[in-house]
Amino acid sequence: MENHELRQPVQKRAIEKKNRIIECGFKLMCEKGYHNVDCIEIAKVSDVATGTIYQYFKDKRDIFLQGLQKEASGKLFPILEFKDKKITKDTLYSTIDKIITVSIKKHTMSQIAHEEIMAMQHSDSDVAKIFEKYELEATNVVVELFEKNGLKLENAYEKAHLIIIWIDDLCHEIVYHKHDNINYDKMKELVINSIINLLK
Amino acid sequence: MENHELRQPVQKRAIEKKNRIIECGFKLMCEKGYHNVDCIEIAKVSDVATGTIYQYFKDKRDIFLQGLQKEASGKLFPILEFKDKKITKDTLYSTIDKIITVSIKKHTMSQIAHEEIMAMQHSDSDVAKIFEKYELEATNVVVELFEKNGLKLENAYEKAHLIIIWIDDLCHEIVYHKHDNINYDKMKELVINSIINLLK
Amino acid sequence: MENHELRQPVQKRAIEKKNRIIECGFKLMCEKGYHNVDCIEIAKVSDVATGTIYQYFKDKRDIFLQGLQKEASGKLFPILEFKDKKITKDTLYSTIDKIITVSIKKHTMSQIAHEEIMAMQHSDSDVAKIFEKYELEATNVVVELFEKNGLKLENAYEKAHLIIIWIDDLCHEIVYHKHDNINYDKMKELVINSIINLLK
Amino acid sequence: MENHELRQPVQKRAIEKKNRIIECGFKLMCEKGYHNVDCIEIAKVSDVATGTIYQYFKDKRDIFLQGLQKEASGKLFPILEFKDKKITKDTLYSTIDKIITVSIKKHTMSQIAHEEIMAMQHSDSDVAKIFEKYELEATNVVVELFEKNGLKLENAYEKAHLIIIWIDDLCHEIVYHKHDNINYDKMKELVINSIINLLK
DNA sequence: TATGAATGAGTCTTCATTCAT
DNA sequence: AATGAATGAAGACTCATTCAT
Repeated sequence: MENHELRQPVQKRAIEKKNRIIECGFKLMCEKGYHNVDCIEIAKVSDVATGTIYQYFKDKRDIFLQGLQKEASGKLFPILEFKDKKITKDTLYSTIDKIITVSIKKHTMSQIAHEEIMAMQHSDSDVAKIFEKYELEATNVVVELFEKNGLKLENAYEKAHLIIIWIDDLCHEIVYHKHDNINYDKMKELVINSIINLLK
Repeated sequence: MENHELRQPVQKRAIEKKNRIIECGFKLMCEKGYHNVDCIEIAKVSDVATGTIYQYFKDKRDIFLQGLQKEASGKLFPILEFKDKKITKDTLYSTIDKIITVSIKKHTMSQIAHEEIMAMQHSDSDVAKIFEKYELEATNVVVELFEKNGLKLENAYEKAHLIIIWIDDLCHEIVYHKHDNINYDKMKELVINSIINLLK
Repeated sequence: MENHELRQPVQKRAIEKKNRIIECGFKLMCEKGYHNVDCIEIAKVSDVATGTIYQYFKDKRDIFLQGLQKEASGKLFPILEFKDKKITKDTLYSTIDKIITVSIKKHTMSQIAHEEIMAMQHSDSDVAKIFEKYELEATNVVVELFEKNGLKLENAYEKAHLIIIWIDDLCHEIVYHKHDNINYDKMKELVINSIINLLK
Repeated sequence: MENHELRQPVQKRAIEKKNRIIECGFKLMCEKGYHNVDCIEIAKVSDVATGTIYQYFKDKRDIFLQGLQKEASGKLFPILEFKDKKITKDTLYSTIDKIITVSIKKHTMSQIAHEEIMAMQHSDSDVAKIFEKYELEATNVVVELFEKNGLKLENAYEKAHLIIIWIDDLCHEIVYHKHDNINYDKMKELVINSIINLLK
């Protein structure tokens, strides 16, 4: 009944083990939905014993939370990678295009995660907090990105936020490709032009 | 053993009862998340016995599905209400503004529903099917809407789809209002102008 | 909460209704097993409302019990029909053959009933009592039958009982016909001859 | 969600536990009837948690099925034990007598089991399959038994089958001893003589 | 009398978490 | 530190029985 402290892994192998649990566990949860994955599966896929999970994590939710912290920035907000990119007017279209291409690559996983996370925000304020933190960070990065490149940006935060959302949604549409009557290349073109328009 | 067919309520009181289960059940599921509501709670809130639920619904999931069918189109795609609206160039901005206002109202009522449903698409193909059906319908309505009003629309479906998504996202942002450094009125203005731009 | 008395049907239509419930209910229980039939099915097949059942029967078990009383003698012990048959040495074989033929006809239903009843005896002493009563009666009938026909029968009750059992089992084998390597006509012949032997 | 495979116990204690569940569970089901035992009771009597049952068994029915496989052959067909017995004409009567004695002993332990199983055959084809398998095996053993001992057996399978059934029924009668007017020793004598007659 | 919708106690089954090894 | 068998509370669902109409 004693309240065991969570162990902080120090040995290299132990650290690897913890990371594997976060990676595999968070991936599974994002792919299948939090409630559709059980701890036995996480343990199996992570190649650890079920008991080991509870040495590093308080509970199942803790895996998700730590996964969110660790994996989310790269996967949920790939735009962060473009932090230090140089942009000119001539390269604007192609840069946005590139951002979209990278985002799509990350997206297959991230969109489900995204929705799962959105849904979880309401029952779990910790999830909400972490997600907002990254969202804010991404907005800031975009603002800085365009400032650094000398782009005049009235209402910079509003625009940055919209850009992030629009790219994210576009990726979602392209990745899921649900509607046969929609030309997704054309849609991408429309989005890029709308973004450029926003930046004028 | 006997595979009892689900009862189709005919009496007024029975119909009310079934509707109450859909309403209360779907509402609860949307508010708290599908997995955070159990059938006992649904029964209690709907003021019926647990057994009664299973007279009208195959299982818990069936309540969600029927709720989705019955409640969702209005809540998820309020744009459908504007089907027969007259628009001119002069009223374009204000019409879009009105659509956004209505959408926000609906969104406020069903924010979580929206995300819960989005999240469930991936683990439940029936949910996905229903959602896609409404999405398609909404796109068609928007296309018709602008056609009827003589707006020239190359790539009509792509644009209609983007408009729906952008409005939806905007509403989401406004309703959640998470970031203090963002002026959501300005953001709305930007979105409306982007939409108008798209229609040029 | 009042303990309603069971109604004794007096009107012709009501009597028919009660009989229909016994017949259909008992038949279903014997065919599918007591626990694999529910009251809604019994009501449906009997073409009455579920509530009606409880006007004439204390509970589900009561239907079975009354079915046993009413249907059992004919179906479980078809030999009773041969009570007043004339037999001579010359007609002995053919009479037994006839008994077997009739028994087989009744058997499709009765064997499952038989086993269900046997199984229920242990958890239900009323079932046991009724069954034993009929078993005894059948034995007595067989004893009388052979006595009346002047057949010398030392250990008459033992033999009568064996005859009943053997015929019953034979019917079961023939009706179920499970084993391809067994010639059931030959088996019947063997049984008849064994019975005749027993009577010598 | 995950379809966890059933665990195959390897540790001694786990094997004991699984066996205890089969033994206690099957015993209870046989004694009280399949439907009159619930998993909580099985768990309690087996001295395990309810969850443990589902580590080794797919469901409640699976306990019964495995019990049938493991426990039943000996109990339902004790004749199998006499596989390698030597018999001569002189020992024929006493051998059959011995078979009956052993069968009665086993029968006493498993009377209800027997009937429960018989009754379940009709609603459960897996039970039927297992039962038929043993029935066939028993028939083959009897055929071999008499062949090995040089007994001429026309219609060997039919006779073997009858012998098995007759012994089984006799045991049943003796164990239940329901009818006061029947001399069960005499009945046994009659059966043995009928069997010997069959073998002539 | 008859109806059949409604009831809710009773079951089976799952799965996050613990703990003896 | 690690294991994975064991736990049991919690949840979905069934069905004999009741009762308002």
